[in-house]
Amino acid sequence: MSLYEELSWRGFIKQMTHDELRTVLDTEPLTLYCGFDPTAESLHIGSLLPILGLAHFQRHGHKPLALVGGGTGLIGDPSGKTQERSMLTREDVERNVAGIRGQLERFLDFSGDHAAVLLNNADWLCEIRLLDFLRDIGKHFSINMMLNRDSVRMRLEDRDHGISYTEFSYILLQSYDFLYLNEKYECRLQVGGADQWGNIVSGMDLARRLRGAATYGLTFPLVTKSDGSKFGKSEGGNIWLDAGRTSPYKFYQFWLNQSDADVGRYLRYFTFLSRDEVETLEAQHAEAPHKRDAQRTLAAEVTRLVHGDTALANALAASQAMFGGDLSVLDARTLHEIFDEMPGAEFAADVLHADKLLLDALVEAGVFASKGEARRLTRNGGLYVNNQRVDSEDQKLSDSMLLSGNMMVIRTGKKNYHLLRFI
RNA sequence: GGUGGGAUGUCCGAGUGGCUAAAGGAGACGGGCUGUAAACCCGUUGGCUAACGCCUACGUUGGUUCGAAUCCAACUCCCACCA
Repeated sequence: MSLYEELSWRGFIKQMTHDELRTVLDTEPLTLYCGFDPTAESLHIGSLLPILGLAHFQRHGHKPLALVGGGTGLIGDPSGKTQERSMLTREDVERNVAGIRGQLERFLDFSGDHAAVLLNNADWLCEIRLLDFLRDIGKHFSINMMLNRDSVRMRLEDRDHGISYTEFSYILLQSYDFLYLNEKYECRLQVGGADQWGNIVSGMDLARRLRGAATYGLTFPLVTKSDGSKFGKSEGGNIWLDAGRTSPYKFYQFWLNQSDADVGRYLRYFTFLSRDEVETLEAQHAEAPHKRDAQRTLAAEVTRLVHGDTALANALAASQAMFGGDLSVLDARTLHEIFDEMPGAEFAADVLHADKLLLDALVEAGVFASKGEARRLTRNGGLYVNNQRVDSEDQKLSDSMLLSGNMMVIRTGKKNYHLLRFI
């Protein structure tokens, strides 16, 4: 299957600057680039689509440049933002760049004859002199055109937020990146999220004017959910690629809980499964949706891709234990492994004999914010100790509630766990 | 600079002297159904209390009153129109 066919059936193509790109992709090896904003120390799953996009290109013989915006991150891209962003300090950006580099390394191959290259635009942007830049680059940008860009116009019309000169200038920097990469790496294609169209086109324009370069641009779609809510958020917030921010268990659960209407699309976007495999899964899923084979596969594949086999195995074991029911059959080590990533608290063992109320202990442990909340939830039948519902607010702590001698698994609602240890 | 309007709980929004911890909606959380889904149904949604109740809350600070989110004054911020 050609790269164009591959990207196309997977739904990776939102817009292309040239239709001829369809054939170009399959006839000549290209160097292409995609940028990642260092807005946090970790990428989140919103960046997964462009990352996998780069990986598909590489698998078909193209050379990907993964660019971390250590320079542009100091300015802030106004694209798609409704208000001015608070500026990150240099230290923040450097730390974020380091974190993101490490993550990108997982997905691309840095050896071979079309090895990926990891770049940081701070390396060249920080060297530029203002007057040179204004004369050489700024001269090619028309304010009239820039004012017409959606991202700028939206902000100009909104008198509450406005846009600063700093962010207004952003597009010049990203355009310069493309020019630079075209010159140094013969980069001829820039890809990115749907919101990057304006920046991409603008960079191509600059490369054409200054170097006479013929270049291409391609954007990926915005990942949407069928119910209209925002993709990539769960109860707690963002789903991060960093295991320290979003545990592999939570990560696995996030994918497992995707709706029927979306799962087929996500299998195409976020896994490397072949067309046959995806279509077979979809057929099975249509047949027996309650089995959720499509979701299970999606969750397993993406978790393995991002966190590796071991983490996946643990996430699976934890999922089984937590939704399987009986916790008393598990040994201490398994309990520790599974609940290690859950929030927890420790108590001295003698509180078990001090006639202490369970609810008081849970407030102390941070499971509940107040005793009122604890009572409320208990009344509604939402509190479980070791997966057994607690039906009295007056329940006292006792050692009959312990698992493996010193642990207690607290569950609130359907799937929020805390582990208490008594030592 | 002038004139008018506004600031209420997580958000939106009603309330213009006691019946208001504050209608209604959204969101969130819990329960039920189910497939750890969607839809739907039920419940909860300031703190302490087993409960009576007490405390804290309606932009800020004072005042009037037996009693104020509600009336008055000053201040802060926002919005609209005019210059």
